[in-house]
Amino acid sequence: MIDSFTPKQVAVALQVSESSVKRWCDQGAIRTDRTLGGHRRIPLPFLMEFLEATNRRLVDPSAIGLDPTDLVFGHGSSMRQKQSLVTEEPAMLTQFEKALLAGDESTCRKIVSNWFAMHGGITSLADNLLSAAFKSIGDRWQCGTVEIYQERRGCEICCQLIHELRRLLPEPPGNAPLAMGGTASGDQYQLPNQLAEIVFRENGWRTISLGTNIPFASLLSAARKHMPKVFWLSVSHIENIEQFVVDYNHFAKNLPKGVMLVLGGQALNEQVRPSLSYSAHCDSMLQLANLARSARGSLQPKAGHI
Amino acid sequence: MIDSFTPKQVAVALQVSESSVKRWCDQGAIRTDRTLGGHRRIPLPFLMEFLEATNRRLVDPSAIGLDPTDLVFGHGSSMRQKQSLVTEEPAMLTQFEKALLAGDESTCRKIVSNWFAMHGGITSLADNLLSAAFKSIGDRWQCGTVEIYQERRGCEICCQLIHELRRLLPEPPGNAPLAMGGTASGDQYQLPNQLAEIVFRENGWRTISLGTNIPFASLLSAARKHMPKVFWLSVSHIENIEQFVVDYNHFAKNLPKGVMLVLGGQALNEQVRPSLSYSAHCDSMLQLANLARSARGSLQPKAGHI
DNA sequence: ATACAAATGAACGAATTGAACGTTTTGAGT
DNA sequence: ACTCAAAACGTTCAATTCGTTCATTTGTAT
Repeated sequence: MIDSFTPKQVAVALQVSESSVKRWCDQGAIRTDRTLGGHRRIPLPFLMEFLEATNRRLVDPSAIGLDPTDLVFGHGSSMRQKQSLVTEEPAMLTQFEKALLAGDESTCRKIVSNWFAMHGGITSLADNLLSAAFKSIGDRWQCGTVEIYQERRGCEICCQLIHELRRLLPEPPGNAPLAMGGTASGDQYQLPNQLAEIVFRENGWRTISLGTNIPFASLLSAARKHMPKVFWLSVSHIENIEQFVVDYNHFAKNLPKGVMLVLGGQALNEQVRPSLSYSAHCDSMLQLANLARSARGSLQPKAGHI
Repeated sequence: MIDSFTPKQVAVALQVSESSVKRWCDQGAIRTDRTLGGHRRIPLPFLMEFLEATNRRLVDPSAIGLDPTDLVFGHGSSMRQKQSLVTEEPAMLTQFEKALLAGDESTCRKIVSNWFAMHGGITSLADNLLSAAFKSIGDRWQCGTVEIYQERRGCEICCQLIHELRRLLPEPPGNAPLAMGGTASGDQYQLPNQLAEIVFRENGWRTISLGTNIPFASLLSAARKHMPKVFWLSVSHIENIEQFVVDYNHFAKNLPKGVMLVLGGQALNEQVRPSLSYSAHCDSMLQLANLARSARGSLQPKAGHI
């Protein structure tokens, strides 16, 4: 996959004029590299940064090599006809779920990068594609029409893809606010935790993901050591509710002042939540993204000077 | 390791045309040596000089055998400090362990890509860097000088890096032999399983990683469905030995004929192994790589026609 | 509606880039 | 040492991009 693009390519992908792209580059709205001869080159991470900052979408992802073609029919023979790209969300979701269950990594990759490009961000990807797909797969599993290994293999694929996306995001600057988080003992679900991390990253935070299945004592220790501005806790599974509530509240109470505690996850239903004390709760990655944006702004009094 | 490159190699690594590289050489932008016959040779130091001067990075480091250190500078971060990386193995291991414990992802990335470049493969990386580091960290954890979250955060970082490496490997052709594997119920250790997968990939296999913590029944179901040539089982932790032995042997017995069962992992000590029936056991990724090579050759009777 | 400011998109000569091509050098095998 | 295919040489040339200017569209306050 190509790593950087010319203004013209970007212009086609965004469906704006080349002049505008060049101007945006020169204004600094799009960070830009230059060739030795002075030609502009726009690396993908910078483009993503711009998309996110301006809430834009790639109208034509194929212009920059994100190829949505033949998602329907796999690596076929010499198929001439480009099957009309499936770009409606429900159809993509169905295809994605199918590819996940089949273990078809490359198709999953295409759909994910396509979705990512079209919506310009990870938040929508997480809420509307990944979560939706696994929710549906989970339902099917309970019906017995899906094997455990299929669900798990799908997680593996998503884990890989998320790590690829994460690598595409620009490195956060050293003075960015710090978010830290993970899952507690007994919770092995990686995906939601990974997603939480890159949502923060996408919104300009430095992040430390502590991983899954970590005792509250060690979570606390990490928080005290690094003093993050936000601590996220992803809760997808609770083994022993009473124990969890006790341990959690002890953790929350001993968290240093100034650390904002954010909760999220399926397992936090109406029964559990009232027993917990926290700064914020998120039902979706969209909420988390909004929180990340506002917390970043409000808690950073150091107003930039340009 | 080679220390100077042709314009073509550099062109691929930078993802520009060969013409441009040649022109830059002639303009003096890249200092260049010449062979007696007049061919350009670009020593690594000169290339690095150029990258520094123009704030570039290698888009495809593998084109020049993956590259050492600070070429991997993120996008535009104006970090100038060159922290000279050591190149002797023991020192690198120490640095890596330190970086892992500190949660310093970018330093870990540098060391990993450096090691990968120097040894030209994942096998040595897995056995001599990653395994060694986590073994040492494990020891320190038992001594109480390392926190759980540090170890877990290190795993997260390695997981990310392995996925990045995996993405660098070429897609296996559709007719490549298939290897499949995972870990059984109760075993949550991802790293060894991931490493097993990319060792197969590196040696030209198609792979399906089923993930961790999967019941034997589902493993069996997956094997029957896809009929891999090799099934690997990574065993880093066993909760109940007797139960494991029973379930495992039932699994091994019912595995389709022609599927080679390969075992590996810390938890398979002298006590457990005699009770298990298997095709092969590997103490290291090197052994697994050798097995992958020989099994690939022997089981593919389709002799090339050249 | 009108006027004015700001942003967008088109046009143009000058400059850069990347592909093509015939010739020469390199490196591996005999 | 000799042979030969693969790769690199230097050069040319079409296509693309640069920076600039100017007409047009969009947004907003009078």
